[in-house]
Amino acid sequence: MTLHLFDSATRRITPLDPVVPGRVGIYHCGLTVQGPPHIGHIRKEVVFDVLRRWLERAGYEVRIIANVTDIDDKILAKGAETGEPWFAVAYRNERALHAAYEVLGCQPPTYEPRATGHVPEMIGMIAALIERGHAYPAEDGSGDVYFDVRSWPAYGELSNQSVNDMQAAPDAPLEGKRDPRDFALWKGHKEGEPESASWPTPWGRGRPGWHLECSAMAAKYLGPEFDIHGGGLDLRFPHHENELAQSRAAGQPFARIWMHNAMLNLGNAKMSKSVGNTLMVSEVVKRVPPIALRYYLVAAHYRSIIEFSEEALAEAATAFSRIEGFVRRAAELVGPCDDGKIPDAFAAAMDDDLSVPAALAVLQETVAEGNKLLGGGEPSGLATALGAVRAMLDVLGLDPLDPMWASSSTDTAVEDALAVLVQRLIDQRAEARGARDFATADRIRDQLAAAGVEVEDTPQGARWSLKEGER
RNA sequence: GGUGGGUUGGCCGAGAGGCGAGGCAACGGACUGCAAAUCCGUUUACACGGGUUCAAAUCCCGUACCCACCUCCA
Repeated sequence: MTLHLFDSATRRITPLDPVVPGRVGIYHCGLTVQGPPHIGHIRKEVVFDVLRRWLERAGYEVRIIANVTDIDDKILAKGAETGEPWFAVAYRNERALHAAYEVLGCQPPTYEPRATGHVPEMIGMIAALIERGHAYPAEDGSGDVYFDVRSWPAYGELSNQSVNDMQAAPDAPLEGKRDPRDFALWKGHKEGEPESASWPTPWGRGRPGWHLECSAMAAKYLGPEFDIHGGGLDLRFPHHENELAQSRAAGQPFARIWMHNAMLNLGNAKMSKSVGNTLMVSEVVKRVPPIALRYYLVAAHYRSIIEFSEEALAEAATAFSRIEGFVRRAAELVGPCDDGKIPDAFAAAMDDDLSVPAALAVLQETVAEGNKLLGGGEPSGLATALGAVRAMLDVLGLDPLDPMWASSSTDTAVEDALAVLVQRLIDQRAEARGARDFATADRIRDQLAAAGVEVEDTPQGARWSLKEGER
């Protein structure tokens, strides 16, 4: 079976049929870097990271382009408000975004083009659209250039809307527009805006409109037609609709499949800066290990809304620790087993529109079987189970043994010293237990627990681990 | 006003006409010196009202509530 995805444009499950066999080109909308990323933003990132890992498992060569839109009204406003240069605001948030990718185990995209670095490509596209009669410089001399929605009969095809039924923008003065739905490809420079935020064009100085950067950069790095275009569901209209219209109007077939992830809600509303109900990635990973946060975000189907709750997050952390516990205990007995085979049922679930919940059921059943073998002491079966579990976890970016999860603050010298000291206490406890001096044995265990070290007895002797959680 | 999506057991979360996904929690049992971990077992479902069908959580009609988009948004 090949991967099938739900295409939001046709609202059908569609088989992936790459433009170039063996290669998949994906564009997904990164971030307009007006603030640091919250966990809703990173959900999108995790979804596309899983897609990428699954495609690479299947042997595809994957090229992922994710934009950084580093100029827009809000970035300029924020700079004006804090007195910082606008580009400093954008860059700071871009770095926070990269830190969030990394802490959640998302592989970086193949390339992350910035809007401000692609003005010539945008100018070329605007010129082509004017030439073809689908765009026009504003008639009020503002230097704006608009896309002419009425000149493109297919407008609305992505979000299944008709221009005539759309609610008119509440206050929007028509400015130089022919139709209120026309959107800015290019915005003329305004009084008071920094000179550094404008570029020369045949239509005067100005800066990019919101949607054009994605059309221009997708074409540059993926070609006029590519396989998958993704992003959050809230981008479907107007952002993706406008991208599609301008690219097609410029003569490019554009994306074959549109893939949109559902939102992450908090308090019955989409997590967003304007509502103020945001949870920053950097904050949440202080409460729960990053890998557990990733598990929480991955575990629901990508097209289902996640209603965020602390309880559900904590539950996800517990559920994941069961999986992680198996992996660690099994690896101690039979070695890493990092070349395992993915069970067919798991693959079938993933091929069916990335049905991670069904795939996780397979994973958890394999863990349960593996746990039975752990007790039974049958190394070859255990190795097979561990290999399968690690292979499945790797697809989801959740393999706890992957070096990417090694804490960056870990100092190996400190760790070695700790291991020696803990082992000494564990040896003393074993001695006490051997002498049936359980009072002493329990006192040692309590002392270790008080220091955050958990001890458990297994047929192979005591093993220890650091308690997770509050850090 | 227009366009979509949703409402499943104590909780999370799949499924989409027959056969009770899976996890968390709870309870009972096994193992253990006691624990922990693990295993075995048990319990509670498909918003409401109609309809179609031999059979509906799943299809149709209606009602209620929730979410998203049509304005910046992952």
